[in-house]
This record gives sequence, structure tokens and C-alpha cells, in this order.
Amino acid sequence: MGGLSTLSEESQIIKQRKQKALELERQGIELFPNDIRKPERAGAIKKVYGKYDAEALKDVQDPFRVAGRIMALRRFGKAAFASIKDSSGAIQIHVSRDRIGSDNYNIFKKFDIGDIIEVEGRLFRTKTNELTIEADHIRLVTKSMRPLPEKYHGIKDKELRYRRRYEDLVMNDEVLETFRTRARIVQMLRSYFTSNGFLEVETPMMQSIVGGATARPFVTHHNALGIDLFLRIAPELYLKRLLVGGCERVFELNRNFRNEGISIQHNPEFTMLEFYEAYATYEDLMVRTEELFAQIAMDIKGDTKFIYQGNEVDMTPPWRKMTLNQALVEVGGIAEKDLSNRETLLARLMELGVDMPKDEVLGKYLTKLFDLLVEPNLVQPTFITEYPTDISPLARRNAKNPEVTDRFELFITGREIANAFSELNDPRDQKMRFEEQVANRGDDEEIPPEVDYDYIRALEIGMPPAAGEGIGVDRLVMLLTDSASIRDVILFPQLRPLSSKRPDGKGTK
RNA sequence: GGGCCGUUAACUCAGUCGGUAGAGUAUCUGCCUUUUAAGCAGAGAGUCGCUGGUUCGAGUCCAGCACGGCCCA
Repeated sequence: MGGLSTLSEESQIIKQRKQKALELERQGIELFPNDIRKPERAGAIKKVYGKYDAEALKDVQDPFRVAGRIMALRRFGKAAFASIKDSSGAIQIHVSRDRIGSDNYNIFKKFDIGDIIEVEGRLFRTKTNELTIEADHIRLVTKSMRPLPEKYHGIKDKELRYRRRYEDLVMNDEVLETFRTRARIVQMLRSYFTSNGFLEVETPMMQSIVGGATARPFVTHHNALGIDLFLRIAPELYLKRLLVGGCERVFELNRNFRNEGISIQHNPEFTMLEFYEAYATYEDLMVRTEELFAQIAMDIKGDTKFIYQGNEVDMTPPWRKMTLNQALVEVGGIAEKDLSNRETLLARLMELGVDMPKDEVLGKYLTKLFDLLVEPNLVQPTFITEYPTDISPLARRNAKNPEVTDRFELFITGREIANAFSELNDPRDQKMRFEEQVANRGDDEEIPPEVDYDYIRALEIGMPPAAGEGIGVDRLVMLLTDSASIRDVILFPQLRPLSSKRPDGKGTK
């Protein structure tokens, strides 16, 4: 696509625009002035005077001064209408030669769609009853050297929208709306935890030993220390060190990095909220999660029931709870007697087109089958509990059945949104599980290659009984903004660079 | 990693059976002082993603590659 070239300087439109800019400059017009006083906001003016009819506006003597981007321009020789957009909304202006004088009007004639301008004048209503500013003064604020996308269809190509989010934001108002909602959700999460006595902290993004999740990390190198560092895949082990240190309620709201595939619900860097609460169990966290999510839904949607991608989601507590095995039987159609039968599980996986090694722990087979057969069907909020211990190395064993842990994952609209458990705080058990993990690692890059003995040491100092949870913030935002792709809730999602050169000259792959 | 689809003007898109490139918006020129996807008349604007191949001739057919989307793993 021609539009994807980095700077298509040759385009005649751009040449013409630069030419016009030069002409304005020669006439002594500043193209990028820096003495614009803070303008009034289009949205605020509309909010107040939207109620005034033509008669009432005649009594409003005060002029209003706005600044914004010209989004539409309809010229008629000696007068023109334009739509001026700022971050609060758009307002129409009317510019006539008789009112601003022919010198100024000739300058205005050189303004283009996309330019940012300042306009001052009184309000009136047009024949078609649109609230409009009759310009007394008009001034260029920032010259635009490049044409905006088509005014009616805007910018639709998803690749262009993600690569040039600035243009997407200019053209598609709902984009800013989505990110405003995102900001509100983040703010609500933060204030929920803060007001419940949780301390917000920041723990290392660069870690010398990865941990806290099963995922391939990004590797970087610290020159002065002469060591490789990993971008964190989770903050968990540091937050639990803080529990040891006496921070009984902590949370961190920040980015994690996982060196894995990119998909409609995966971005290499994503935002996670992790919180830890001493003297609580995973069952307490279920209640907390219900309360928190219902509260956010009420605030954003005005209801705990809302539509996501055509399906109604009902977040009214309490939510459905099932054990992993129950879900596999009832939703996944696995026979109960097969749940511990490696051969039949493997055979079923083969049927589904998944070839897994024969020597994996049973939990891997069960969760893989769950991913395929159950997860997509969990549309309404559902807590899945009793995850096998062999795939939950940081979770506390269930008191009655040590083969499973006191853990849940939360699924909504067929996606994992949260993962929580009562924390393992017995350093002996933790050490055993870590060492076993590392011993069986092979060359699995998703498993840390070394045991974090300092974390064991911390547990030996003593971590109070606690429960912790991670919430996928991007996915929560997707749910509440009815976004189909994680890229729609991340301002600058990761894409392959357009022209990255490899040493072998073969392009980017 | 696999499958399907896409990539043509700044943007949104057509392009038939293989015959040498089209529209709308935007831009430029002219007309136009109440329009709102303003209107009317005219003009300019293209490495048809890239590289090869088949052919007298390729946007179109074939192969490879790049980037993206969706689905699967």
C-alpha cells in the first residue's frame, strides 16, 4: 500500500500544502505560533448554549474564543462554514469576508482542512438551527502539512489505524472515547484498592531471575553489571516479598512482558493488576472480585448486565463456580472416569489436533483440554477452581486434597480475565516445587532456568497466610468498551516494523 | 507454525474474458455570503505491496517474498 511508505514526500498534495505554507509565511503569518492563550472548549460552549434558541442568543453579548482542528470546510466564495474540533467536541464557525475584512479573508482562504485555528466571535444560530460562532477574529495556530483521510469514511484500514494512532484519533472520535473509558477503569481499580487499605508499589520490571508465571521472557543486557536481565513476566515474587516485609495489603498496576505470539487477545506488553492480601483466602478474593467488577460495570455501563460483541454478559454477583474437573465433564464433555487417564486424555487431544508430549504432568493435559473445550463457552462470569498442584507452583495446596490447589481463574466472554490463589507460604514445599520444576525443565523456555533462592529465603523469614490475584486490565477494558481486539484498547499495539532490516537482508521475519 | 482473505491516487473503494488505470472524497482553477457527506464547471494526481515467471501484451494468470486482518495451532 502506497500509504504505508514512511514519508511520501513526493505526493503533489503535500507539495502544494508546503507551498501554501511558504506563501503564508512570506506574508508574515506565523505557521506555528506559541502565544495562543488557553481557549474555551467547544463542548463546554455547546453544553451551556445548546439550550438557547436564536432569540436568546442575541442577548448573549460575550464573544467566545475557541481553538481546534478544521475537520470540515464548506466555502462559498466570500463566506464559509467550518467545523472546528477540540478534545471536548466540535463546533461550527462561520467566517465571512464582510465581517473579518478582505485582507484577513484572503489569509483564511489559504487555510486547509487539518489546520488548527483560533476563532473568536459571538454565538448565533443558522437557518438550519446549528449553534455557530460568527468569527470576528481568526488566526492560524498550527499549519498542517499533510491531508487528513477522507472526511466521510475516515481511516478504516486497521493497519493504518494502529500504526498511525494519531490520525485514527483525529478521524475516529470513538477511539478517544475508548481510551477515556480505559482511563476511568484504571482509575477505579486504583481507587478501589487504595481505599481498601492496599499500598500501591512498583517492583522491578527488569529481573535477573524470572518468575511468577509460565511464559517466555524478553531478554536484555545490562552493560555495567555485565549480566542478562529479563523483562518481567509477572511481579508476583516481589509483591510476596513485600508481604514478608509486613505490607499486608499491596498492589501493583503496571506492565508485564511476554515473548509470545500476538493475537486478538495478546500483546507482548500488557497491563496487569496484581494484589496481595494477608489473612485472606482465594475464596475471599472471589467475593472481592465480584464486588470490584460489579462496581466498575455499574459505573461504566450503568448496569451489571450489558452487551459484549452481541452477547449479554451478566456480572451481577454471585457468579457461577465450578471445579476444573466439573467444567471438563459438564461443559467439555469429558467422561469423569477419563479425568485421570493419561491415554484417553492424550487421545482426545490428538483428535483436537494437539500433539503433546507423553510425559507431561496430568495438569497440562487437563488445562489444554479446558482451553479448547471449555474456555470459549464460558461467556458468563465463571470461577473455575481446584487447579492441579502440578501446574500451580506458587499456590497453596488444598487442605483436603493436596493434589489440587486453593486457586481460581475467572472467565468472562470465553477469556481468562483473572487468576488468583491462596499463596503457598511453606518454604520447604516451595523449594521442593521450584527445584522439581527446574529439574524437569529441559529446554522449555517458559520455565525459569534457575531457582529463586532469595524468594525461598524470604519465605523462611515468614510470609503470613495470604491470597493474591492478577487481573488482566486490557481484557477487562475490552469487555467494558465492547472491543473485539486487545489492539483496540492499547494505544500503540505492537506491529512488525515496516522497514526493519535484518543482517541477512531478508526482511523482518 | 498452518489455512483463508486483503494490499490499486493522500483516504474510501471499483477495475469484466489478459489489451496498457477508474470513481467519490481530498487537492488545484473558476463561480457561489446560511452550509453541514454544500453545489456547479474544469484540471492535476498512480513504482496497481515487492521480486521473478508465463505471454506479442499482466493490476488481472503462476511462483516466491513482505506487511496486515481473521481463524486455527
